Amino acid sequence: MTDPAVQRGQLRRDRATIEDVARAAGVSVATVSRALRNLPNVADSTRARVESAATELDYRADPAASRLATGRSRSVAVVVQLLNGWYSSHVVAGVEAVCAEAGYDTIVVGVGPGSRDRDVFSAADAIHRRVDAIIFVDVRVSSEELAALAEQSLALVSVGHELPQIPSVGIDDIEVGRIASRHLIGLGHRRIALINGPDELPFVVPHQRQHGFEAAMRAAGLEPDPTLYVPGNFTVQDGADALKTLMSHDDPPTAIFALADEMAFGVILAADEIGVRIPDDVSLIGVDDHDFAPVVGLTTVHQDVAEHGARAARLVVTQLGHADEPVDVDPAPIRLVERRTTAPPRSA
Amino acid sequence: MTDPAVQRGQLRRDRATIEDVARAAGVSVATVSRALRNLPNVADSTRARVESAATELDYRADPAASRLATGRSRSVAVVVQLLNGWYSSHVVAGVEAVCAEAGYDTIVVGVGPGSRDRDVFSAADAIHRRVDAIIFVDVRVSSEELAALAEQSLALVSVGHELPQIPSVGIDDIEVGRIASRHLIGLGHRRIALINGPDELPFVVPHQRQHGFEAAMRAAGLEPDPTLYVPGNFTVQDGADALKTLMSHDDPPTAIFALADEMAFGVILAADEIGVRIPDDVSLIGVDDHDFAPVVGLTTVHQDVAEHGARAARLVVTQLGHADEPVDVDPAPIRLVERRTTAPPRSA
DNA sequence: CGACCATCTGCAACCGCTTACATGGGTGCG
DNA sequence: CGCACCCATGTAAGCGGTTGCAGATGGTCG
Repeated sequence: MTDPAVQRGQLRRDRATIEDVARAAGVSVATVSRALRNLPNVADSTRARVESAATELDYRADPAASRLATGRSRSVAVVVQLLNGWYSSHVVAGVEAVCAEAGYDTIVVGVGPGSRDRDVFSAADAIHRRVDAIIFVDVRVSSEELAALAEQSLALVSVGHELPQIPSVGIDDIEVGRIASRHLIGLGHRRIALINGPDELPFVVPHQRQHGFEAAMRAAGLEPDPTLYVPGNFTVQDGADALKTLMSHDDPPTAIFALADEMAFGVILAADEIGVRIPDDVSLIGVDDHDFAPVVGLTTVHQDVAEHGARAARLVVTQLGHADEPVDVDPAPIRLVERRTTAPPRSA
Repeated sequence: MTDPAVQRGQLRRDRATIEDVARAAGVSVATVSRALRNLPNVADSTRARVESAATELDYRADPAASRLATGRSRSVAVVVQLLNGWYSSHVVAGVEAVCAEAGYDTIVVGVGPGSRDRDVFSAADAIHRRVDAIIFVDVRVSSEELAALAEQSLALVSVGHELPQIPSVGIDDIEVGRIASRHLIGLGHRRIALINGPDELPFVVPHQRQHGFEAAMRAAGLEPDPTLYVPGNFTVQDGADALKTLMSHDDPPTAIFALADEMAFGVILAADEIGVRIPDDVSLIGVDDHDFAPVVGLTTVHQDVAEHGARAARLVVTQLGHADEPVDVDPAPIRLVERRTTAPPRSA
């Protein structure tokens, strides 16, 4: 296309090197290095001279060189299951914003189903020496894998659920379950259904929400009815199926707690289809405050997912010593958002 | 937390270096380097010996060192407006999959509204020397900026729309407009509304789709009615508003072509709200085949967005010389997906 | 006024890999 | 049998920074 010599990088645009700056400022490269990184023991006048020379030459340290010399790459990896899922993509956005601010690169790596069959471990392997930190979002990692990574002196953080030995950011999922349930109970509902997580695998997030649900029920003197629990996989379709199952129950619920908005959307769609009216016939609450939730008027428990990512990023940035403010490690805030899908039961 | 010495990296796990491998294999580091990168002029027996030594020691070349020595970083940047948008996140997923396969890191950088006020240029600046290629997704970049980047001998690709001087991947948006319109026309519709792109800025994608729409209309001997054009910003809310506007038209349309599924979703929701039945009262077609489209039964023009990302990635990987298969640069395939929101007009 | 010290700066040795060039042992051919 | 080549390998000079250590400078204190 263009000049082939340029293309193969031989004539790579002669970016100014630290030596050019040193020459221009009349000092040694060591001094330039110190001055530009604001290390102590550099005379103000010298620093000024160096800085102006650097500006003049539009100098920027070559990251590869610094990485090699310092052993720090100033970049963090975000390991994600579904790069294009609602949750993941919001987390990534949050991470990226903070990292960019702090001068870190954000490199994304997909694992597990959906992204070839790359498992976490081979991904971690690929990450070798490439990043200073890894943020796992909604990904299961074994203790051994974590230990192996920790040995490489990487900062590790988990987003979405806890992982052994490493800090994690997320919400209090038990509380999520409680809040949603209390809202329904407060409206007068007694028979409340749960559109749950997958049956098979013991994922912690759905499990905790269920736990919160049951706690709230019992606290109100109600006994949760397991025949009103329908498993789901967090997809819209699962929600739709779940509603049909539930409405054919002998003693159908008057309210449904879907563990995620996406499943709640499925409920709304199926309801329209089979002639069930929300909230008249049945109330519905979800979790997430998905972008579409306000659109369909879904009552839900809000969580700021991008903020999760941001916190995770702050956590690693701090841990890497480039900031010393303490980072909020409390569970991220959640709150009930009442919209149009919940109301008192008809009989009430 | 753990051993503080380990933490500050002083005791960094003694990863094997190329020298260790050389010693173990009884050859020089140069030979190791050649052998491991499958360069010619290495005896098979030697290569085998080196490889087994490398495996034995679990050796992996330090990327920083190679980057410094070769000037190639084996990573590509994806510059995106909204990291968490449906379109963008799918593109990123596609890019990541291909890059990972090819041994490239995918680093994401957000620009423009939503991601601080980082503009493309400062982003490009941050990218300095960090990547071998940049993939712009749905981002406007001036010729000057592109030129400046090209000078750094970066491979450049645009996804979503064309950018001056550089290859781009996307769909034939004129054809998109034609396909959607012809479907509606074929069903017998004569008054077709358009939920368009923003009024102000001359974005090329919506403009082309509109163009295709008008071409199809005229080809069928119909004259498009500009009073049936409603601007939108590709959000659900815009779609909802648009429907209300359209239904209060003196002579309302019998079909609506929404330039994006998200706006079509808004139409569906508003329809429910104001008692308009789809497709009985009005047919509706969108573009994208968004994840939710099948759920709501939306007829739409399908495009495989992740595939866009994948193609873009293949393009740069090829251009960087790590693959020589020619890459498909034709517009990506699109196809009509008929579902439940289109039908012949009532009067027909 | 000399010893001592705190600062500022330069020197040079890395960091771990790539690669141009040199070297030496075959091999083919005249 | 000798010479020219080719192929496999080694040597060492980078790539562009960082940093421990030493030297220089000027100021302070007894």
